Amino acid sequence: MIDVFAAIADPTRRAILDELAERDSQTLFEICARLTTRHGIGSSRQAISQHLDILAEAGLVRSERSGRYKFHHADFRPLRAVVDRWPIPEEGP
Amino acid sequence: MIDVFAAIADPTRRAILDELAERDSQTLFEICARLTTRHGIGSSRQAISQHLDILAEAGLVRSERSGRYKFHHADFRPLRAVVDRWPIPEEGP
DNA sequence: TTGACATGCAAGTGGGCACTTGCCTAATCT
DNA sequence: AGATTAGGCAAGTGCCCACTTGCATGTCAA
Repeated sequence: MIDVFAAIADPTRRAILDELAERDSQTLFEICARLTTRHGIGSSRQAISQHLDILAEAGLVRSERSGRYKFHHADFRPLRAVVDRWPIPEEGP
Repeated sequence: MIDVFAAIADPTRRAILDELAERDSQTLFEICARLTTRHGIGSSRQAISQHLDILAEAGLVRSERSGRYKFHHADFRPLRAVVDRWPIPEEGP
């Protein structure tokens, strides 16, 4: 099982989460395309696939196969491990 | 400037933040000792010092010199970058 | 059934990061 | 002053991780 903290340490993986937060349930190819056009990330399909595996191991992404497509969803609940660990001050001056 | 996400990716650095959250304003030697005895971390003084540098670059730790001592404080405000980035669900089933 | 499409698997490579090693500076104590 | 204590600097090492490369599997349309 992979660490949630380690999972969000990589900029590309954060961009994947950004993308899935904005538009849930995308395929690998969609994610690749939108990462390229909207986030300026030119990683290969295999690289993104490996990032999705890591995010899945951390519980941040879940996937379901449908025919030859595989749709990926983001699940941000594991991030509570980050929020609940330290006393983060409220917004203020 | 170092990434907040990368700063909290390392288990030893998270333990340092844990320790400073429990007892603020410690010196390097105190941190080393308490990491060893209470967190089971046997890293050297130099290693901890380098970790403190990284935490400082991320804005998570600030330090003030006083004579031959240097006291370190934790500042968890940069963690809002993590909290505010994605919609983290509330506690619940 | 053949070709195109979406994805999976696995070995190999390069660079960065955590850690060590060794020596040095500065402040306090006797 | 000399010894001790707290910390700093910098080069070197080993390992992990992101990424690539090449091929294999499975699905759908014509």
